[in-house]
Order: sequence, then C-alpha cells, then structure tokens
Amino acid sequence: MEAIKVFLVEDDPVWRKGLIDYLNKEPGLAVVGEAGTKAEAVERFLNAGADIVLMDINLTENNLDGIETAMELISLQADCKIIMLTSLTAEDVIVESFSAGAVNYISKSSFKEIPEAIRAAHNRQSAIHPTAAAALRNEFLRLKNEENQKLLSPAEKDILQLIHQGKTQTQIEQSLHITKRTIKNHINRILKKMGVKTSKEAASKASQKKLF
Amino acid sequence: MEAIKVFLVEDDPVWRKGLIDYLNKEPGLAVVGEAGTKAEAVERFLNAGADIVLMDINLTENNLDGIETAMELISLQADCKIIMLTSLTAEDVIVESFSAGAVNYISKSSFKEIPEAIRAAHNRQSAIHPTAAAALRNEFLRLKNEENQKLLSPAEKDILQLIHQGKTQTQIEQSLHITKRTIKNHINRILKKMGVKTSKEAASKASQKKLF
DNA sequence: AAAAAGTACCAACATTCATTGGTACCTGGT
DNA sequence: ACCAGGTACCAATGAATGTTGGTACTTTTT
Repeated sequence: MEAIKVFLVEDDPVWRKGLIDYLNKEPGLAVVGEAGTKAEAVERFLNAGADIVLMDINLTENNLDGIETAMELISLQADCKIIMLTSLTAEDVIVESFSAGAVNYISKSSFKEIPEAIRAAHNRQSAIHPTAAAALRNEFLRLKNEENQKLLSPAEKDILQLIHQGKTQTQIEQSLHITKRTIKNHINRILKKMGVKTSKEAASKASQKKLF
Repeated sequence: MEAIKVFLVEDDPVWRKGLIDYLNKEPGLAVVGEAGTKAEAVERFLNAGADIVLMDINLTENNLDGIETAMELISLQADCKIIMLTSLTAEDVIVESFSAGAVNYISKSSFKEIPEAIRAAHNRQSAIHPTAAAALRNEFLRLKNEENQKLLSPAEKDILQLIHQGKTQTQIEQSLHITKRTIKNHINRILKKMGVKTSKEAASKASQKKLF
C-alpha cells in the first residue's frame, strides 16, 4: 500500500524539522513537500501532489495567515484535505478554520494524535477533536438559531405566542386589534413555513425550537 | 466520587434491559431512571435527577420521536445533556438531533463507546463521533455558505466578478451600462461589508469564500 | 501631472417583504 | 345548523433594502 503523502506548512524551523522527522518515521506516512510561508505553500503545493496538508495557523507572529493559506490551497485544488495545527484554542479561530475548509483541527500539545488524524482524514473519517468539535457544535447551534429567528415575521411570532397561551382566534382578534381574516392569513403562512397542520402544533413546535 | 446518573429512554425491552445492566456494571455510572415512550420520559425525567440522558431515536417504528422527546426534556431542564442512540446514519437525522440540542450521537453498533461518551459529556468534553462530526461539519459549511451568499447583493456580486476578471472601473462602466459613480458606490459598500481596503482584495477574498 | 481608485455624503426610484384585510369555500365537532 | 379552524386566492399599504446616480474631495499608482 502506498504511503499517505503529506504537505507540511510550518514557519518555525524547529517544529518543521521535528514534524518531518516524526511523520516520516510513522509507517504509511511520507512528507512530500514543505513550506514556511503562504507564498512558498502556494508555489510548491500542486507539484508536491499531496493527499493531506498539515498547516500551522500562525505562519508569522500574531497572524492567522494559515487560514488564508488554507483557502488559497483549496482554490488551487478543491478537494485537498487540510488539518490545522496550532496552540490556539479560541473558538473563533477554530470556527474560521473549518469555515475555510479544514477537515480537522489539532492542538500542538497533542501532537501524538497527528498521525492518527492524518489517516482518519485520508479515509474521510473526520474524527474531529473534542475542543474543535465543541466549537463546531456551538457555532452550528448559533447559525441554526439565527436561521430559526428569521423564519417567522414579528406579527407571526406575536400570534403564535397567543395561540401557545391557549387563546382562540376571536380572543387574538381582541388582543391585537386586527380582524380574524388577518389572523387566518398569518396562521396559514405559519403552517406552510413550518410544515405542520394545525396552529396548536405550530405553537408548541415554535416554543420548543425557540422560534419566538 | 459520586456516580454519574443516567436516564435511559428506549422502547425496545431487550435493548433497555441490556443497556441498564451494561451501564450499571460500569464503574462510576448508575441508571437512575428509564422510559419507553415520550410520555413516560416527560413524566419521569425531572424526578430522576439525572446528569445524562441516553435517548433512542426510534421510540416507535419508523418514527423519529426521540428527537421530539429530546426537545421536550430540554424545555423541562435547559442544561440537560442528551446523547442520541440509534442505528441510523442519515445525515439529516444526525443534524436534527444536534439541532434539538443533543451533545452527542452514537450508533448502536458501537455501543461499547457509550460509557466513554457519557463520561465525556459529563465533563463537557464533547468528543463527537466521526460520522456525526462529519455531518455536523457539512451542515455547518452549508449554513455558513448560505450566510455568505446573503452578504452581497446581486449588483455587488456582478461588479466583484468583473473586478476579479481584472477589469477596470471604466471597463465595468461599459459592460454593465452604469456610470462610474454607481460602481464606486457599490465598491465602497462592498469594502465596508467585507472589511478590506481595496477592490482587488475584496474580489480575491470573495472568490476564495465563494461569495458570488 | 494624469488616471484610477477610494471616501463621504445625499437622493430618487425600484423591488421585495410584511402587514392588513377582502371574498369564497371546506371541514370537524357540538 | 352553527362555529371554530383551515384552505386558496387576491390586493392595498408601508417599511426595508437594493439600485442608480449625483457633488465634492483625497489617495494611490503610473
């Protein structure tokens, strides 16, 4: 079986040398290219013909140009699999990395897991590391919630609230000073948007999903 | 140290008995409540005082009422940690589960990992399983992309496209039959939206992030 | 210096979406 | 038969956003 070809992007010469030696000793892994800057990475990447990219996020002091570099490599080869390597655990950096297209995110402190992560990425079994997975889940929930908030218009939310409190259409008519016709129209749009059949269903579902 | 208290929701009596025996034998784990239906779960959950819920997704044949049940339990106790248990690997079911608020998603076929997942969830170290993590990542990318598409208006996208092709404002003026003034205004809004300083930057960033 | 790009406002117009209400009809329960 | 809820349209109004272009000026590039 052929070795998995790894392209390494790391500015620190000590880490670079250390990682190359370390990975080349691993059975089934071979470092086929290396770069220390964004420019070098872009220049050498396609010729290296790598399966996996291992990318340090801080290519220069106080800079996240590894994320930019990742995006560049993906524009060069859409299906390239990039694993981010860093000591940072800030959620926004993790999220940015995945947003840029990275398949995994590993802390330099747990560098022992790198070979396993490379193999997993190569087999499309993205076993995302706990801290990164938690960040991804949080961001997913944030995005889902944002999407949910936009589903219903203010007037629709008002009406659904009152239905949830058990009010009839006649009672809502009095509460909001609008005609039953308007209410029926709003409810009809709500039912279509939410894919349910009755306003009670819509109200309880909306309450569970925090749609209002 | 006190044992982690687990509440089990599972309709199949064989699995239910098996899981209870299995988990109770694990050091540090104790099943403190069980339910076979949504109604039972809602009724018994708060009294059980559990730390973690292990929830089968199919409480009835061909039904995903485990997801609904999860949402119900979360409305009862917002911070309850629910692990979904299922044999399904459909991406939308996984996504729905996390959307409902689950912290993890385990296949019944890898039931040996359940104790570890329970401990991880209890320590807030959500080590999400590979298949689920991949689904979560896909959905995250889908949502991010949707968000990205909305950043720029149609006219702004058109202009950015042409800039990316290397056209000058004078050339764009001729292509789109609008004055240079309009173009400058569009570009100005684009630069503010994207937080960059030049239109070239904006164009290459937009191309990388697939904003048009 | 000239050309190209960018900044900082303002304003008319179009389009899209939300809100409100209309007519007319169907369904399920009491 | 009546009433509440629901379906299927249509339409006027208002608010928000997008589009286009204006004046006037500064910065950057060639």
